[in-house]
Amino acid sequence: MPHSDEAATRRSAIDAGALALDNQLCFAVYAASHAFSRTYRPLLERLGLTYPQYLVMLVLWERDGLTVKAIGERLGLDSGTLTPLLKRLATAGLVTRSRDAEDERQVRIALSDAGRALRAEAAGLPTVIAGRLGLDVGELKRLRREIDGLRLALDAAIEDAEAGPAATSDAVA
Amino acid sequence: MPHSDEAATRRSAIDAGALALDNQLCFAVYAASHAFSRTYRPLLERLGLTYPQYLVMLVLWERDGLTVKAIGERLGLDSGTLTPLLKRLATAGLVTRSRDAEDERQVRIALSDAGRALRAEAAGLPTVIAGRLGLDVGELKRLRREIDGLRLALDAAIEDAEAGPAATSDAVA
DNA sequence: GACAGTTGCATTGTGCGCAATTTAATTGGA
DNA sequence: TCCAATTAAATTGCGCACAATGCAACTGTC
Repeated sequence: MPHSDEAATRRSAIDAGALALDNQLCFAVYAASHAFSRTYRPLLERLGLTYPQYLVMLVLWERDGLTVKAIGERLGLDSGTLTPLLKRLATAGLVTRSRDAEDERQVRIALSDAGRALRAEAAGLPTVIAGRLGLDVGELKRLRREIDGLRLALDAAIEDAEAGPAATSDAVA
Repeated sequence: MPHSDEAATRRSAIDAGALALDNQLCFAVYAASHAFSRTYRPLLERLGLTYPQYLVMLVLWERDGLTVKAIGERLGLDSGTLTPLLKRLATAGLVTRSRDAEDERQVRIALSDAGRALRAEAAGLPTVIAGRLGLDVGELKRLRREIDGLRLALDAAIEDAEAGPAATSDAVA
C-alpha cells in the first residue's frame, strides 16, 4: 500500500489507536476540567476567588467550621495544597483559622461575615455557566452522575493498586 | 418547621442546592481529572513521565516534528506551560528542540530514538487503566464522546464571553 | 528598504497539586 | 508514668497552568 496518510505512515501498524489522543477518556476529562476552570475564571475574578478557592468556599458554605483535614477529604486535596490556599483566603478576610481547643493538632476554618456574604454573590454562577453551555439541564445532571461514577471507579482502582500492585488471577490464593 | 437537618439549618432557604458541591458538574470533572492523574502517576513514573508530559508524547507519537504552538493547540496549553515542560523532556533525552530554518521564530520538537522507543512502553497503559476501571469499554467510549461534547460547549462559551461579555437582547444594535 | 503590526517563543510571577519530611499533639499500651 | 506509634498541619521542593510581559523574527504596506 502506497503513502496513504501522513500520520499513518508515522504510526505503528500494530496499533489500533490505543494511544491516539482523541481516544483517551483521560484527556477528554483533563481538557474539560481546564475548560471549566477557564469558563469560571473571569466570573470568579470579580469575587476575588480562584477556582480551587471557590470549591473550598462551596464546602464551607455547606458546613462551617470544618478542619483542614475534613475539607481535604471533601475535595480530595491534602494539607500541602490547602494550607497556603486557606492562608490566602484568611488574608482576603473570607475565613479565620484557629486551633481546636479540644485537639490542638487540628485547625478549624470558619467563615467570616464577608465569607458568608460572598455566598449571595456566587449563588448565580452555576446557573450562568449552565445557561451558557446551551445543553439540556437534565442531560447535565445525568452526565454529572456518570462522571461521578467514573471517579468512584478510578478511586477504587487507586485503592487496589496501592493494596496489591501484583494482584492477578491468584489474588485470593 | 423544626430542626430537620444540620446542613439545611446553615443553608439559605432560597437555595435549591444550586451551590451544593455534589451537584456541581464542574467539580465532578475536576475530581475525575485528578483521579485520572493519580491513577496514571505510578505507571508513568516507571517511564519517567508526568501526566502532562505523557500527553505531549501522545501528540508527538501521532505526528513528529511539530512546533510548540501546534502542540499547544492540540492540548490547550500555552508556551508558558510548554516551554519548561519541553525543556525537561529534552533534558530527559526524549525530544530535541531546534529552531525552524524557514521561520526562526518557531521551535520544532522532534522525538529522539529514546522518545520513539518509549512508545512501546506506553502502548499498554490505556488498556491497563481501562481494565482496572471495571467498566464496559463501549460505555467508556460513549462517555468520552459526551465529555468531548461538554468541552466543546465550554470552549464555545469561553469564545462567546470573550467576544461580547455584555451581549444581551440588543447585541446587534 | 523602512516600519507598524503580528506572530512564536521565552520569561516572570502567582497559585495550585502532590510527594516527602518535619513538628507538635494525642493515643495506646508496657 | 513513660514512651513508641499515630495523627494533623505545616513546610519544602518540583512540576504544571496561566496571565502578563518581553523580544526577536516575520509580514504587509508604502
